[in-house]
Amino acid sequence: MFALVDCNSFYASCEKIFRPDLRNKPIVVLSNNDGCVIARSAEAKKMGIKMAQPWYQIKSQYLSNGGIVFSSNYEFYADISNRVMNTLTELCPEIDIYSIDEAFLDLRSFKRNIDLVRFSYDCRKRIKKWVGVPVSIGIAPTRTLSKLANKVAKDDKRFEGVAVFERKEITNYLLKKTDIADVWGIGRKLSKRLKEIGINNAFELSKLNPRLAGNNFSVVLEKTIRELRGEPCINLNNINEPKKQIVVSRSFGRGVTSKDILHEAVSFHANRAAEKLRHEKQKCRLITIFIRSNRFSNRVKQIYASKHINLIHPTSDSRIIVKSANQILNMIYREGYEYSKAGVLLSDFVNNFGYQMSLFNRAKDTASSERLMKTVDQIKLKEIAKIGFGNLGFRNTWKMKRQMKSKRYTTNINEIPFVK
DNA sequence: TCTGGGGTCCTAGGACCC
DNA sequence: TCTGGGGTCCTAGGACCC
Repeated sequence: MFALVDCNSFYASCEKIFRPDLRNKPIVVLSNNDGCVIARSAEAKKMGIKMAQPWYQIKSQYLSNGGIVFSSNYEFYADISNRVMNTLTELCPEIDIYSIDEAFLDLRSFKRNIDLVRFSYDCRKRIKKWVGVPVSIGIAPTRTLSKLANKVAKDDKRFEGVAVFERKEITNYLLKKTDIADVWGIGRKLSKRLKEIGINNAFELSKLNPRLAGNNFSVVLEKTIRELRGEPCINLNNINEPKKQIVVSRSFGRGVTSKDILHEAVSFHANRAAEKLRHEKQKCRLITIFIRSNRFSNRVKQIYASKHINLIHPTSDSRIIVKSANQILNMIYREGYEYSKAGVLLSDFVNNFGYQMSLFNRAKDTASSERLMKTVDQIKLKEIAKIGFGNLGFRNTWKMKRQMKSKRYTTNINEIPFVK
């Protein structure tokens, strides 16, 4: 059996932890740039606020109805997430952290006669008490089914946050009530194609021949079908697997036409990407840059430009990464367009230890680069000074809006909560 | 005026090899 | 006029996820 533990309205629940005055208030949390809604408390959902809805469309009505809004505060959410995951790890060491707010527990090593419902309620209670966020738990023979069980636990009040799919009849009954678009792994395209051939709910999907479906669609669908039938075949097991790519990208606060400002943004993202890369203890061989116009706008001429370069030898040196990023920008920039987003993507990683050096790469240079980068990272970490490479600029015209951010209650000593 | 950001995995097709 | 067959590796792009 597998359990999926998922925090309810995670970001919104985080915002409530240190604000008891918000207990029963509608709360939404916005994406970067205060662009659209990415989390809603139960009260906000009741008001009809939709996921990913653009903020400007609902702002005035939502606020006049007493709604509360926050810009996203990832430093805070990441810290709360760690606390949730640490608590879970104590309860079940076989854990796959799947995203910031959910984790799979592999219960196959548990004793056979353990009361899973009881275990789940204990889990829930402990996380609520120790960390302060509510979670829902779904348990089933496969990960895909545990996802569905979790959804039932969340949506159907009778389950009180815990659903265990054990009996076949109950599972089938619920599968029949589940639209295929709600099945993990079935997205927009697949659900459209499946509905065209008359497959509408999860039960019908589970009755398809897995191998045939695999040949006609993809192995992903084949695995999903097998999982719906109770045969575990999706393995995560990526607990300590290193990342394969690092992306840093942002939309600008407003449209940008100036090449200079694009250079600032690209330098800024490249700096950040290099930091993340060093934090992962990896080096990259491939740097990709992209710039694009606002794809929602029919006012501006559309453009998407991207290009990558291979490095002669792997690096995590900010100077090289920033310089290469700006070289690419020079190659892809075209005048006469209004850009709304830029991004830096690092990939093709090698481990810091034991990789092939190029013929012309001198060990001495590598050592001095690593010392310099280490120093830079320390200066930043200890907030001794602001430091970075390339033309980072002072204008900040492209930086994002984030006007309603809460405090870093748990990670900054100057912002800890006060009790008066 | 204002529509997120960061990931993974799979596949088709090209390049290349014998 | 007639121009093989089978394999690997790599990459860009699509689909999906939260």
